[in-house]
Amino acid sequence: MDDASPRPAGSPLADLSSEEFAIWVGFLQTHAVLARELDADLRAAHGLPLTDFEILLWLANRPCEGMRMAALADAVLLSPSGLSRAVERLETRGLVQRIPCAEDRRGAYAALTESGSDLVRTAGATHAAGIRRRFLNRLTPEETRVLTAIWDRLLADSQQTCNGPRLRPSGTAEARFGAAADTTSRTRRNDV
Amino acid sequence: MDDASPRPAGSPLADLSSEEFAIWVGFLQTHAVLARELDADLRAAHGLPLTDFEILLWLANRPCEGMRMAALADAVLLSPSGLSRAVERLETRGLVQRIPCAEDRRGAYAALTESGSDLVRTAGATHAAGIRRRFLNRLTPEETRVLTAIWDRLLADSQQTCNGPRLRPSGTAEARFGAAADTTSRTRRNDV
DNA sequence: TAATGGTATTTGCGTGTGCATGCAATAGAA
DNA sequence: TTCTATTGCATGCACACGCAAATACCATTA
Repeated sequence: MDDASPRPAGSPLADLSSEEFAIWVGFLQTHAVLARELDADLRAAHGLPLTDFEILLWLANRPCEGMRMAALADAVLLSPSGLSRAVERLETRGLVQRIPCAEDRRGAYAALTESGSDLVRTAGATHAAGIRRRFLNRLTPEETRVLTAIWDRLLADSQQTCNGPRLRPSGTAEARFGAAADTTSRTRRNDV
Repeated sequence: MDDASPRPAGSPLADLSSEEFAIWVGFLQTHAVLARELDADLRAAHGLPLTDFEILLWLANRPCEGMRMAALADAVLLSPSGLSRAVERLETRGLVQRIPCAEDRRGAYAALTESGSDLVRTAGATHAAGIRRRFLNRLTPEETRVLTAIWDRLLADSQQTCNGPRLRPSGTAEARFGAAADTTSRTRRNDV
């Protein structure tokens, strides 16, 4: 180590105690590390970035009908334009197909193709193993309970308590995943 | 809700139990939500993106001498090129100055200017308040203990256990922050 | 000293993303 | 019906980022 003390008095974040600060930084760094590693895993094994995999993963839950573009954008926390291009990428790779929406001819569904279905299955094994190895296996049962409670609480009322944009529908993480197909609420945005 | 069950049997991540899956998704979504919200806070209040603020924050710990570019890149998890341009941005805004390194004339220090120091102080108050309000205040003491333990464990041995790239130096989050000034190890990368 | 190899940083280029905008389609009111 | 407002998605543009190559500078060896 060197002479630099971690957060000298007078640090811009001096409002936070050392422990508080450590929790926040740890959260950020843990996420950064895990996301990078898992992304690298998927790219190496299947040439598939994590973001693209997550799109396929959501679609895999609705094999037949697919998902509306806006709902999918909400699901993967991407802007509509970002999703539009992502689906375009996946479409040129033959993993996803756009299906025009009969009920509303402005709209479109994104659905897995056969090969997309295959890829998400094999890549899913890689990904699940990575999540286990790098994250889940290192948690005690007690810790998993605590984490579940924290995520649910923070995500559930992120909109009421924080006057901010309503980012995700409420509910447990389990319920949130897979529940966005019909709630086509355009409420997520990076708005300032 | 609709007909779509969250993760039907046969889901690509069926290797993971529902609870396991929920923990992982909750982690991702919580991070995404908080990062977006805090970024929006900083942009709205000070026109400063979160990434840029983090650079200033690290520099604020070494007010006089500044930090070497490579060390700073390691600290904020940016590639050398990414950091080079980020510092360039901040330099044109007058928040940071590059100081050529006397001992090694290839190198350069980045250091806060007067106005950069002012901005990081006021922005730090905003940021600390946001972290408190959106995150820390919603954790019980028990939960903060658990989180600290988890982050330390995962970050400490992310390199040994996971044969992956060594992403950050070991130690507590507190120690990690502020300790990277001299360890100019170029070890972080998005490598495939 | 000259040659060689390594290191710190910057720059060229490709890619992914968001915002603003445009187009087509729907919904509702007159 | 027709006019207006809104919605779903795609596209132009700008920007941030990473990788690879270039540049400038050590450091070691002969």
